[in-house]
Amino acid sequence: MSETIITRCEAKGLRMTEQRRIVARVIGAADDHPDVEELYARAAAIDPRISLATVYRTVKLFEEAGILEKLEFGDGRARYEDADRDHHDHLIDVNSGQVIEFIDPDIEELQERIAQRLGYRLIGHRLELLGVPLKKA
Amino acid sequence: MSETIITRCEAKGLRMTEQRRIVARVIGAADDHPDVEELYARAAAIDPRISLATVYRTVKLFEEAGILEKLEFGDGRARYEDADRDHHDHLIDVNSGQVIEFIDPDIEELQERIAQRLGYRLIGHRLELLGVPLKKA
DNA sequence: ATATTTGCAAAACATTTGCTTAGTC
DNA sequence: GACTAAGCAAATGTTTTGCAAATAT
Repeated sequence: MSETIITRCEAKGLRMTEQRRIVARVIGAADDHPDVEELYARAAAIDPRISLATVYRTVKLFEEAGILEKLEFGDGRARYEDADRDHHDHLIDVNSGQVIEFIDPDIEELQERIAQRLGYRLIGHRLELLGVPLKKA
Repeated sequence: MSETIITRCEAKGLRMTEQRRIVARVIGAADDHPDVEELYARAAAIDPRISLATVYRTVKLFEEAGILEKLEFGDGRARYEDADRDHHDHLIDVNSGQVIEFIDPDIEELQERIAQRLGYRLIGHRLELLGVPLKKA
């Protein structure tokens, strides 16, 4: 549970460079959904010896290792979050790009049921929000 | 129900050029989920007097008019479908990009409920499928 | 020591845009 | 005939890549 991203990288035998450690730390510390450019900004603030290309390479590597999950919200920029967090879903304001997380027990059941009916395995879930400003009605 | 895309464009007062008519026809005839480049290919096969830029401008125009719905499957290419079709959801193979459509009455109820709980209005819905080849288990 | 990773700049990709010409109402 | 749309090519924004220099094991 309190296994850090870095720990899991090492467990998978990934060669851990200073840059990768920083990217791992930044993502682990984030409680929002920064895109890659933003990850780069936060990483460069810690240590300027890092390039945008490396951040891209690193998140892709971590994703392929199953350590991060790639989120595509349809705004043209990918976001990444720790794949090991408790399961949750995302609600997105398709205009502002704002994201809120939520959990609903019925979604889990629904996923199971639909997957079974169609004969597929489901991962991930996304609900889109139109137009309305992101504050409770 | 059998109102064509072209009819709805005219009803909205859109200036209908030959290019727009062709794009409308191509989308109306598609029973898959072609991306914009593919729409362009199909349109150009009917009449080569059309450019990719125009297809982009046209689908954006139609979307803003509420005639088409933009689908973003996270593969970096947008797809468009007739917004007036019966409601349905999409199941995507996140590796191959293959899309299948399905309907589940409980999703409708779930959307309502979650939206109400969170105080938002929901539109659209997406379930992602991992890795598994797209044939029934 | 040697294989991998980095940084940089250039390439690649989907999409948008400026401007001139052509077409619609 | 006035105003909007199309075509082309160049610009844009995000992500990827080639290659020489740096770094990890």
